[in-house]
Amino acid sequence: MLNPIALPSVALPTPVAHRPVRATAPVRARRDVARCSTCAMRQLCMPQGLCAEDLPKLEALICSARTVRRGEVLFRTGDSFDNLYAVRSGALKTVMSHRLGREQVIGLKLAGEPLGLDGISNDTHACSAVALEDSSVCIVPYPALKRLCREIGTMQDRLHKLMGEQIVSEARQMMVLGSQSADERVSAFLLDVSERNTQRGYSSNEFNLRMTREEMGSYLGITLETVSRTLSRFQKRGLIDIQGKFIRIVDFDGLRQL
Amino acid sequence: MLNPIALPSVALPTPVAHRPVRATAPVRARRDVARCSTCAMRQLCMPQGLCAEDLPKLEALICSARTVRRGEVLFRTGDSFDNLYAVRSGALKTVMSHRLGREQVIGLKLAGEPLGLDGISNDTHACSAVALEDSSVCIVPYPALKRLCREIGTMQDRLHKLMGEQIVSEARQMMVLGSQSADERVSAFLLDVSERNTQRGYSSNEFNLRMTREEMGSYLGITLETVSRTLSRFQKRGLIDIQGKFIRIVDFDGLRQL
DNA sequence: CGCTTCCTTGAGAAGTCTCAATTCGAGTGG
DNA sequence: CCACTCGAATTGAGACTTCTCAAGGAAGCG
Repeated sequence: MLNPIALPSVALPTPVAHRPVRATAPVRARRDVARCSTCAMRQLCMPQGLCAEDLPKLEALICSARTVRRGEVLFRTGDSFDNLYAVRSGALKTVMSHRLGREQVIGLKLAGEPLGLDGISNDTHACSAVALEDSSVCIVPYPALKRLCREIGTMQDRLHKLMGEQIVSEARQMMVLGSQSADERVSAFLLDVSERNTQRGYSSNEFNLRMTREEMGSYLGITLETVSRTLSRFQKRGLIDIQGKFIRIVDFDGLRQL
Repeated sequence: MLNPIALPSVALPTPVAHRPVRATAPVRARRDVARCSTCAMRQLCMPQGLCAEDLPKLEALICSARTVRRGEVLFRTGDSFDNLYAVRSGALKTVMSHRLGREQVIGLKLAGEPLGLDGISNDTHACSAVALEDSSVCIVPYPALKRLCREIGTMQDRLHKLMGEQIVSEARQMMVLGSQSADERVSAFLLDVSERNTQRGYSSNEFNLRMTREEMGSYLGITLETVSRTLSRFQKRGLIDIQGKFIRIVDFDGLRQL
């Protein structure tokens, strides 16, 4: 209930432990952070300067958390935009659909990451968000957040940076989609997830990709067969170790040099 | 000097005339708006509710405009982020480079559109911005803008919406790059530029694409040859009329139905 | 334990890229 | 004013990556 806007901030060096969600959950962080028992993500979420006096205001704002079961939709394209969300545990995908049927995965949101920013421009969500596994999200009412941002400068900065990060990460993904080969796309994706895991204090080299091959393919602009073939090839070359959705990265440099 | 953050807002119905920049400049708007002589984009830039009492504060904020000559760089990847910009006339591209040499066009910014939001996340620009023709931009110091956003709610809304729009438009481009054929990409691009022209009060069916075939290709994730072939094919089918960079859309529905 | 969904792998088809040769056009200097 | 030059655009032909279609196998779930 406590965590506000989540931020997988590069500026925050402290990894945060997180309750494994399932048998196949990511391995624990190198350090276990006991002080964050009620809200494992506090470290990640809080603007540094805010904790002392302004924390209560922020906590008052987060009125609730919500559980989203695997396959369940948190919000749908066209829904009115009322809240931002912070993924508290689990993982969701955001998807956009073109014309009837044609759907593309736009983003993968892991624990600690913000969700729903696509609704701000229009007061209407441009994407849908679907849980890839049983997840929980914090609900942050946007009007109240706006008010808070006008009171507290660090909160304003935080929100701006969250939006800015989404802009940059989408731009990077545009680069992947616009100019890279299948090998490079898959490799970039694995390294990206690995990096985000590191930031959240999980293992950087082993993780459970919650997406199906089809979802990965959609996100990467290739077909599921190409994803599968590429992963197999990576394994043969000794770059990774795959077991269905569970991935271990064996040779980081090899992946980077594709 | 007067225009603040520019917004090509759908909510603003009034087209705005703009001084043609060159011989090949876009045709004039259907209506000529005389009252905006000093700042042709005032209509586009102003949050509706703001004009009355808060306008002076906003004007004080925009300390200067800058001219950027064709080919000149406004900011570069890695530059420290101090200002947002609003394209006042002309057009710029934003580009990101991968590894040495490999560069991709991330966005096309037309008059009335904001620029530089990619710097917010990092205090460092993630993209470079290069003028496609002689252009001028308004400079909006970001720290001052932040302050203003905390004072004035409509200004805050405006900035949020600008960022939200960029997030959504990048997501749409990801969809184009991720799942569409060359024909669809080119068609989507032409229709997008046409739509943005309409919003700014220019002709929707005739315009000068300032980009080279190579830049278009980079933006669309295809090669310059494919762009050229596709445009030629469109012309043969009577969908468009091309004369180098000058484009006239003949059959909107035909393009949409690709 | 059976069903459904997901994944893997193969083979041929298709779209786009690469390389190359011309042509076009704008800007420059004689 | 015209010829020249250099970058940009067009077009062709062959190569290559990825897609499509198809079949079989693995795995998760009730």
